[in-house]
Amino acid sequence: MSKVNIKVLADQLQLSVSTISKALRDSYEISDETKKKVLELATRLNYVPNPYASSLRRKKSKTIAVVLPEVADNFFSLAINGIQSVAETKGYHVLIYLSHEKFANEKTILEDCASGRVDGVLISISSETNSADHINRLQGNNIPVVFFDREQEGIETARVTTNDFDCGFMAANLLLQKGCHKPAFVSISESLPLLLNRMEGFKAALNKAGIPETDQQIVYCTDNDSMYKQIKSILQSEHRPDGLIASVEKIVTPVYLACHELNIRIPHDIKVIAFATLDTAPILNPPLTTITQPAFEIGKAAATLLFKGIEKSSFDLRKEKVVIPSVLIERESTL
Amino acid sequence: MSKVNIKVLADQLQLSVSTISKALRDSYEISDETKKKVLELATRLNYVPNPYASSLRRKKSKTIAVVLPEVADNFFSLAINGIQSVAETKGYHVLIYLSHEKFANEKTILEDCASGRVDGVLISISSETNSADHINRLQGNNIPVVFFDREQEGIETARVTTNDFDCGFMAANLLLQKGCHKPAFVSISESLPLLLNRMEGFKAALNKAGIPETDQQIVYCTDNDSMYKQIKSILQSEHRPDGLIASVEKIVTPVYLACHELNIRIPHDIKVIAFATLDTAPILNPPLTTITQPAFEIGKAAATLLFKGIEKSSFDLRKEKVVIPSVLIERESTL
DNA sequence: CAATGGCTCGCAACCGTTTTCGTAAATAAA
DNA sequence: TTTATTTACGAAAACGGTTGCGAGCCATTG
Repeated sequence: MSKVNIKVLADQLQLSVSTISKALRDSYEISDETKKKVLELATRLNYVPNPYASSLRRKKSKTIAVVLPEVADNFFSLAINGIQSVAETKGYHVLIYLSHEKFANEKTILEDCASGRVDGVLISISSETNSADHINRLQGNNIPVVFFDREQEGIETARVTTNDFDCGFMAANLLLQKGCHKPAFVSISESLPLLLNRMEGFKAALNKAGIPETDQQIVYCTDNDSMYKQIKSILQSEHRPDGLIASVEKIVTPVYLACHELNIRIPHDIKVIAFATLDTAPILNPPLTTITQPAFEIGKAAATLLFKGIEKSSFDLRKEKVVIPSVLIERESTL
Repeated sequence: MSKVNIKVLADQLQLSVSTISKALRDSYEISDETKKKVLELATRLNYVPNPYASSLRRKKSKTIAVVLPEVADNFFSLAINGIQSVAETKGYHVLIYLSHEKFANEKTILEDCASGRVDGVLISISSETNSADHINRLQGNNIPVVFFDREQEGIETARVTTNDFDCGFMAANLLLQKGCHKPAFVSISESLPLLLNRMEGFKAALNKAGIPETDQQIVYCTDNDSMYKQIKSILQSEHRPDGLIASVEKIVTPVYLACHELNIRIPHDIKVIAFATLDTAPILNPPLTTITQPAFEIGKAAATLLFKGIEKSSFDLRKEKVVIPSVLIERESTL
């Protein structure tokens, strides 16, 4: 902890503490001459103001929280970059919390956020979350909340997402168009709106094409560890799908590995398309058709919105909804 | 900001502020009966202590900073997970800063860290950094610093790295063993110790094998945007390498793409090995031989060390040095 | 010359918690 | 009963900045 504080400066310059403070904040009450002297001494002594004292008095922390389910996914890495890029320009600090997909963790984290530690919260909810109380409480404490990527229904606040339904639709359509008759949708949660939206899009496309419900396979791989095994068993089942949509990035590797092991050829025997931001997609074997989320942009937009809510309390976040479309990039896995 | 503070509790219970504070901290001075009443009211009113007031008074923030060059890389995602996992158990908060590989940014960030905002700093230095003053200043302020992954010479503090020299050596050896005569090492910085170590290992192996300096190609792709073009020109040069070591993960995709475009077959025409934590490595075309850094473990070890330094000032961080070995996984790209 | 007003600066309260120290009451020891 | 000792709590001073207000000083104006 730095031992040079405002009082030290004041003593050395024979000025009062308040004068120093005002000089440092460039107040009009202080003469240019004094300001210069203060600044000079401050930099010479390496003075750095104590953020906690300041936050306590001003009731602003200049800090935001980012609550994520995990950062293993490429998507969140990029989103963090986007968030950070705007936080930087605003002079804000960024606290990162991980819920590990657990509702209980998420709740604890948000309780802490209600303490005044942060001025706002960006959150992508855990797959377990189905309540909204913990989030409403934040709002009750006048702490703006913005959802990004994964949203939660039943809460009135800003959200930044991508066009998940449309992309689910597009993905399914592509498979159909390429000749698939029994496409499968592989999901990891039965409750996450994000996945439900993608799935609804998938089903809508199949319905439109007149494919009976019985041939509309929705498969859940809820467990991270046994994902490979689960996928293998899907691929070995008697009604093996001839097309597959990986609803999230981490499904891709197990799928490719399982196909390889089972001698199922992509795209000949099964066509694959994935929701992913993998930059290795073009060099996979075969190159993977992806629906790429604009992760960086989503993070950036969410942060921008949050700061609007923080900076002007008149700004009503509750009605804000930004949708940034993903892009479908066709590659050989759906040839 | 929560409006219910200690004073509110005190008024409601007809007790003094200090009694409440002590009760909440479970002090022996307070009777069990009173404690229970206080606790009950606190939870009923959703009281959350103001962290800034507490930090100000106690002179510790229960927060650490993690300073990274960028999070686009998979390595840092995993490292953050490792760090977070131990911070969580210790009840610490994690601030993330990005230097974007710029020394100036890094300096600014560390100056801020000297304010008492954090109790310790984990840092992976930017590729531009070649000075140590800004880090020494932190130490001067009694803020423990631990390097991870990327270290900086000339500073006495703890560091957690992987065995970069050995891995460079191993990588080169593997290429030689597989029949390469003109292996190239692709780097992104001429100053980062991490990359220098890997390169030195590379050179050592080649020297040992009696390969003349002229056939020891070290190539630098310093610019992120033109990487693809640079790599292509390497592959088109007259002394085209027959083996290639990607010193960092982000080199992989451009290399594969360039080879594909130029009809250079991996591993037939050129063997490729990469320092990477990509989990898509086994499904690339061809599957990529990697040297995988134990990113999670490095983050975890670094954080553990940092907390040792934070919690007991008697613990001397300066001599600590942890090396967690990477693992070489052979795949078809070096067949 | 007195009054007015603009410039600078200092005083002191305040932000919410922690912690030292003092003290009254209750209990134990003498 | 008197004297220690413990128990349970309160008063007040920190922690380091911020900020409203008052005050002294000089210059301008009527």
